[in-house]
Amino acid sequence: MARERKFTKEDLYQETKELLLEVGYEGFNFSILADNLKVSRGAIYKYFKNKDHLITNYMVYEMEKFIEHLTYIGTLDDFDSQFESLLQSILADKDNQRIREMAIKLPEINSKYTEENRKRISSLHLEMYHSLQEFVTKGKKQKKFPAHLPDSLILGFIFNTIDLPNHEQLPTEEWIGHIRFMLSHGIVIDN
Amino acid sequence: MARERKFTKEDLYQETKELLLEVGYEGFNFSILADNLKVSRGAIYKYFKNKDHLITNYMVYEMEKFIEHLTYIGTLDDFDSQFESLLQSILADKDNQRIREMAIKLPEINSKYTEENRKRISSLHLEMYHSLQEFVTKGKKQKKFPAHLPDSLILGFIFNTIDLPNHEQLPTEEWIGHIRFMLSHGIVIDN
DNA sequence: AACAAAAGTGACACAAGTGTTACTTTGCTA
DNA sequence: TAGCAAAGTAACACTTGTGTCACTTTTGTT
Repeated sequence: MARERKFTKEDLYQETKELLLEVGYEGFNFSILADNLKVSRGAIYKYFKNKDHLITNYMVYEMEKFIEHLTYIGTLDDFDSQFESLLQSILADKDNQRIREMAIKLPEINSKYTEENRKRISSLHLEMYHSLQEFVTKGKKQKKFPAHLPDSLILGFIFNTIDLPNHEQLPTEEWIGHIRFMLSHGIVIDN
Repeated sequence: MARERKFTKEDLYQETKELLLEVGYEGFNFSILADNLKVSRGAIYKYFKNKDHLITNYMVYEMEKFIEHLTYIGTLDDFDSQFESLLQSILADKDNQRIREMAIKLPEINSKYTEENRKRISSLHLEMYHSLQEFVTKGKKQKKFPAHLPDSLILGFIFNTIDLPNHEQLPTEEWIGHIRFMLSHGIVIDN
């Protein structure tokens, strides 16, 4: 019925992700995106109304994937495998974590095309948070996490620490060992 | 000899800082800057060749202030007061910390006007790092930090943890207590 | 072969940011 | 008070990004 597409939605999302990480939200535009996809700018407008529409759509997609994974983690029954699985998945894809962070602090856009996506992102963010909070609550109940620390702080601490850049290019195993150590014991030695 | 200036270099830097934090490097431009200073765009060109020239100049200024402070911390003789002082100063001005992070991963600019500043920023960054590394070394010698962790990781961990956002708006004292706890002991309870 | 329908293109008009310059304003000073 | 020098302005030409639309291309269907 129609001619073959030169790029799939996944191509579009993949390129969007790379550009967002490279040049940031403000630096992103349809010209470089079209160039990278080797397609004319106009073609992209066939699928998305504008840059905000595309980006918010992509972010919804990205967050839904993560929530799916969190749901899977939720089905693991013991806390230790949950923690392990969470560590692994965030370490395995720090880029996605950075995208999710961008999604949370998206600049204000007042457009009829993005309103729906923005609402969805807010709601997905809440869903993500609740899922993670459940995990923390479980950890506190099993006396794995200190009960006196606020949940949000424990979560922030975990995500932040996992996201530390490996500037010295240590071998992955060693790196993960260090991250695990700091998460578990901090860095100050008691006397 | 000349007419009175409508804005000082400090006004310019202050506004630049706020805008950088608000809209990021890519979103920053001379139009909004001029508007915020209630001055015409052309006036700013009297002092800086372009946005990169201004931003890199401002960053040099910001980093020099911080290094001055690090030097002061270096003069404190016992490790605990050094640590305390470092915590306090970063907690007191997270915004400056974010600016310094931006300075480190500045996008490539190939302009004759910014080259000098970029070199200076690199060199200041190195200076900052060495100063902090000395502090870590001292901590390791005094058995305050685990010797098996790389210096860069210890520093990254400290800066990252201090920079956790206080989303729940906890009172400062309580907040600092929690940060200190996590830095010291991590969050996993040993059995 | 003729066509329908979706995909893609390129040009246009417009908006926003950049850098320069001729000009005006202000305040000191000779 | 004449005049100079620095500060500031506003308009111009240019570049880059935005959104649209008439048009062409490709491919399956009748």
